[in-house]
Amino acid sequence: MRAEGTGRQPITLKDLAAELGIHPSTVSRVLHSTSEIARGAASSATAERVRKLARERGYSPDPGAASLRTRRTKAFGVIVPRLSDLVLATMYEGVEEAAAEARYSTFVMNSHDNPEEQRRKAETMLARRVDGLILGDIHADSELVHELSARHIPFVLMNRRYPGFPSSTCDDNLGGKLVADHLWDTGHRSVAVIAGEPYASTAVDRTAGFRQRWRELGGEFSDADVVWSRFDTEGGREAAETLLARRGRIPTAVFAVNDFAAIGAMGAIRSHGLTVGQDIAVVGFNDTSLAAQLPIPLSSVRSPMLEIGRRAVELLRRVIAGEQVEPLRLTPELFVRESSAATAAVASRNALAG
Amino acid sequence: MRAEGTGRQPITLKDLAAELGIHPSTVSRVLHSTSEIARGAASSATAERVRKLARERGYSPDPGAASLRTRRTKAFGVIVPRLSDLVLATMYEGVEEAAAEARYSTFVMNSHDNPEEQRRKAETMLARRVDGLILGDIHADSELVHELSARHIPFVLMNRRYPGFPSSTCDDNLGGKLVADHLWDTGHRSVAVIAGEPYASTAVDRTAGFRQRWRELGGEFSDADVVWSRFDTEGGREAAETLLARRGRIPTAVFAVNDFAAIGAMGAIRSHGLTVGQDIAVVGFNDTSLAAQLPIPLSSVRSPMLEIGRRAVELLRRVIAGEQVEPLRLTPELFVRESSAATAAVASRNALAG
DNA sequence: CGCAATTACCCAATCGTTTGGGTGGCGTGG
DNA sequence: CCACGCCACCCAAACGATTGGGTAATTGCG
Repeated sequence: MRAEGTGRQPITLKDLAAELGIHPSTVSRVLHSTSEIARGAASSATAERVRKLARERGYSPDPGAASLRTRRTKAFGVIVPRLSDLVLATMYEGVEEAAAEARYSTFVMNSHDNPEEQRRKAETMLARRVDGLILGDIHADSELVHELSARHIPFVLMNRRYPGFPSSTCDDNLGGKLVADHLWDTGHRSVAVIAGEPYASTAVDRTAGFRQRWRELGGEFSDADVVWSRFDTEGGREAAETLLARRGRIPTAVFAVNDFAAIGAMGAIRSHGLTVGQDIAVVGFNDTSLAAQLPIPLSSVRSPMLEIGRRAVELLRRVIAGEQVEPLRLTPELFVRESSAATAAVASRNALAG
Repeated sequence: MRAEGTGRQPITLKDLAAELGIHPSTVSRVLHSTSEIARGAASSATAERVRKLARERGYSPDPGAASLRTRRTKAFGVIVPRLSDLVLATMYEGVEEAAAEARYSTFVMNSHDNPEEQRRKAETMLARRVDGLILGDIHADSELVHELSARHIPFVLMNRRYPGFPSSTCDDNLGGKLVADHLWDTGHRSVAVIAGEPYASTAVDRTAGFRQRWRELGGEFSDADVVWSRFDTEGGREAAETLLARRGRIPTAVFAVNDFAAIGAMGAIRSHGLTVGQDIAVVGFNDTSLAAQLPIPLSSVRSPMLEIGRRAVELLRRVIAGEQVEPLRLTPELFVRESSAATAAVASRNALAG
């Protein structure tokens, strides 16, 4: 494949040109162009010789040199709250795939959902002269989007949306509705939402969708039935503790807007001597690979995480091309499992017994 | 902070020089050098003027241009099996942190533990002219390490080790021993290991450490007590099913070399009507943030994942500097929780009753 | 056979930085 | 008063690829 062998330094265009006795620019045109520009640059015989030698020598162009000239780096910057969040990591896999297919490289950095760090990382990537940014950590009150926009820097949002800017997200509102339908259909009438961080559109939209549909169905749902929390397991546990401490009005079902929060909630429920799926139904969101495999399999709304990442790349490419692009919301799907399969009739009876 | 304001194109050295009426090279020396070389390049008054203007204009050097000249990109390539593996994602966070502190950028790619893809991604990063590679996905029979070595490409291994090459890992062997001690002390005499993928040194070392200590303690342990598996939840479940299907010799304790495999095993155990921690003890590895928060909190060996990532960067920098570096093994620590806290006396009684 | 068009190239400038090697002018010691 | 040595700069050549603009030589057409 690569036959450099002894080569210390990478091969350059000039090396190839010298060996073939032709001018570097000719080599460049042959190698660089999509057979359109190549025609006219060299005879097909020469073109073949060039390509052959390039292959033999394992030539690969120096991207730094090329981007110096072309003013494009063929690289994107990606910023996420943290890659150790399975959801974002999976989206990033989609980003990487799609970017690679389009011959783009990606830098990724963690902002820890901290606006200042977010801005710092963005500047770092811009200092690297990336051609565009994919932001997976935008807050509802973000100033950064406006700044970047004012500076004409191409970017798209991923996972979380911000009105007026291009984004690739799940239809979180719909996701919340799916859960409301499901819990209503299984007979629940007293429910609560573990809502995640209020600065994330994912959390807000999922909660809003749920609330909206629940009320459409005739259910009661007040602000007191929403507990904001962190997105991780511990956050879910704490939120569930809050719910379980409510005198007299312990819900028969809990919707956590994130699988990890749901797992934490399951832990809290068990600590109180109650059984998930029997005494209290739990539904999560994202359907991460864990959900189906848990000791008590978790019902969850599957969001197309990989696809969200892939589409973010596509959108960004279109933004860079100067197109006007609309926000994209991909359709989620609910998977019902043991954690919420029983009907509420059973659930409430057991809750009384417990 | 950045005061470009209207600036369309980034500011260049030449821009600054023109505005100050001095030569670009002088600007470069002032900005670039660590006050050592700066001395002699310009008067301290000029130096101050330069720095001030650079700050005002929000100058940031073009890394492509700089690396074209210096032959260094100040970038590392990182290859991991998949970032959606929490363990590798966390290590990567450490890498990012440490790299940023040393003013390095990082590219990260997923190889899906596929040797061909691994090689492809490595070539992609080398085409990007990274200064070095951090490989988190090396197999026990890797040819890539030898190739890279022969090509004099600076690299270090992370998470998994390979004898004879620099690596930053957990002392997995010791981790296995800790688990053996713990299970032996709590009275278990019939144990099994869910061992992970045989091509990963992590899996092999943890299993070997366990086996070795178990036998030192006088325990019985044969090859039949080891089940190789994938590292994910589903793999753990399948492996546990295998163990639970063994006629007559169901173990009283299971050591899964990975938390996710452990979670899968917990699921399988529950499916068989047994209770984790009562009927069968389970211990995981890595102590991911999930472990302590699970409905039945999981005992786990904590590996310093963040630190492993940070140290990988440090090692790589030393390799690049031409130092001879030794493999590094960081010390793990066992955290005992409900999943394995009960003594085996209770466990085996219950198992009989069940 | 003459002229134009085409083919198959070459030339040189350019992108932004870095860096080895000058070079005037001033201060100082002998 | 002269020589020497700083000081504080400037100059120019890289690094590797791209690209607008040539230009000889060949071919085509009438």
